[in-house]
Amino acid sequence: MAKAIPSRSENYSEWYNELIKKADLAENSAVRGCMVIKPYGYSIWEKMQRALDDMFKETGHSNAYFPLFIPKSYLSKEASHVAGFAKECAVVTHYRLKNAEDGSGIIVDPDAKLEEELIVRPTSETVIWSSYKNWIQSYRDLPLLINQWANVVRWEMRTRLFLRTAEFLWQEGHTAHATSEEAQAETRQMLGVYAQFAEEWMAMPVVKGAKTANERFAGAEDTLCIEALMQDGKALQAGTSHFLGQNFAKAFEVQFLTKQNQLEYVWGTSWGVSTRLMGALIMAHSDDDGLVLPPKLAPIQVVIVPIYRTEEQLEQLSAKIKPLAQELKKAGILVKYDDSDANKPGWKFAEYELKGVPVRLAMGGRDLENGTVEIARRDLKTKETVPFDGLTERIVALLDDIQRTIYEKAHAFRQENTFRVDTFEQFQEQIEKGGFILAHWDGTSETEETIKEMTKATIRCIPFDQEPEEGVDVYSGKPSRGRVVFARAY
RNA sequence: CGGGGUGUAGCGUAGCCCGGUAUCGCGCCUGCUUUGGGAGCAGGAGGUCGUAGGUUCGAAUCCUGCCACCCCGACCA
Repeated sequence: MAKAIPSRSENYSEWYNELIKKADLAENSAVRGCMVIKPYGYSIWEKMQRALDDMFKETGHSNAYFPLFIPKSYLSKEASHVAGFAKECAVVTHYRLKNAEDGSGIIVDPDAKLEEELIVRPTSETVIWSSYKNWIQSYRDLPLLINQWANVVRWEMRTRLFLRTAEFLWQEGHTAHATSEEAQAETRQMLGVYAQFAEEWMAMPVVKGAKTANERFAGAEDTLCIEALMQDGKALQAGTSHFLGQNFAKAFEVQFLTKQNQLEYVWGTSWGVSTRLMGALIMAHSDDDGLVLPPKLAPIQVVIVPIYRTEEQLEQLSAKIKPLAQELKKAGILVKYDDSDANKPGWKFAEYELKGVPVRLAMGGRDLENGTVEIARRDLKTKETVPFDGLTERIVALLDDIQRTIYEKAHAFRQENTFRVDTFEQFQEQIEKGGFILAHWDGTSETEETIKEMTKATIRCIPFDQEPEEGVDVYSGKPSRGRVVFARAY
């Protein structure tokens, strides 16, 4: 049997692209830099959306929707914000087409030039804060806790399926608060929600921490993030949560009256995760046989494949399998009975492995005679023959076990690939091998920049749960009060 | 935007250096045998060789322009 996809160890990029194609997740569009998410890929994203949305609701947030277009003047109101995004904006300049005089086709009508250009949102802070100005008058209007599910456009030079595309789907939360402390607590809380989602749903361990000033979101006072380690040893920023201070409130004149009748600017946060999480999910768990999905996010959790020669045998099998499928559904399990005659069992086995279906049941004549079924788990690639009776309980427990095992495997991988490094020679040597490097940093942008230029490694974050430790910067030798996470990143 | 590469059937490719009307595999269709790890055999359908021009008796092949895509940098969720 030929390998369906290239090996991870030989060419990680090629493996990643082929896996996405073979698992039917997405493809590059002919539209520049854009991606088509195919139905199977989208069904995974939908499960992510639903879980995240529930978590946002539980923490008191409401969904709303704001315009796709941002007048150019809005974007320029917050100086560092516009500086950060100016180089990657798509701009609408005209509102009409017409037939060319010479019959050569459709052209942009030069008479239909917009007085003020519209920017296709790269993020929605500006357009949302322009609304908040009208929504917030009093301390009674606060906190304002809004989330938006939307698409945004960033004109990237080079794109990569799910990780970086010109247009992407995401969720952006935008909140306003009466005090700095409350806004900072919100920033922390939402980072916690992201970390919980990554670990409990995606089975992907993450490091929580703060970005350095260099890596901070344009317009934020503080940027918190979760960072995950991919199987090729590179880091992936999986989510960010920003404390905006009063920057946007001041830019958009959003003030409120306190209980003491004082006029004050509100404090803001914003936070987001995107379809990039799909890329993270793929790179965190998958192997050379295809996708490995944590049961909680698998659109199909159990697939049942009948093995038969004749129509009569298929009918006999279906008579046992269909009630079983019903029983599994009642237990809340997403089950698919693939009795299609288009492909043979071996083909189906390989296909569902590519798609990451956590559990496969196979039943044939032998099983009918013995009252058994073959049960295979995707994560460990093991299979065993078990009694047909009591299957539902067994599968419920198995799905839990797979969810946990996948997490533990990813966690062990990260432990094995996290290194404490104290000399720059070690640093340079280790960075070539990949992984997270815990090293002392003197806190200056200059050192951070120099290390980046020399090694392509960036400070992924200043981790929260780190014992304070006196030391000296791995490059400059200047004093440091703690280690930060360095890595090469996507 | 720099550097490199590739465009040949639905997909992946050979042929190009050295010009003579396109190779192979997957997939698809038909039939028979198969079905517990991506089936076998036989037959069949499918191609403006990215595009526009040039050289030539003759161009997938040589020359020029254009377009698209991929990889490596800079930029970034």
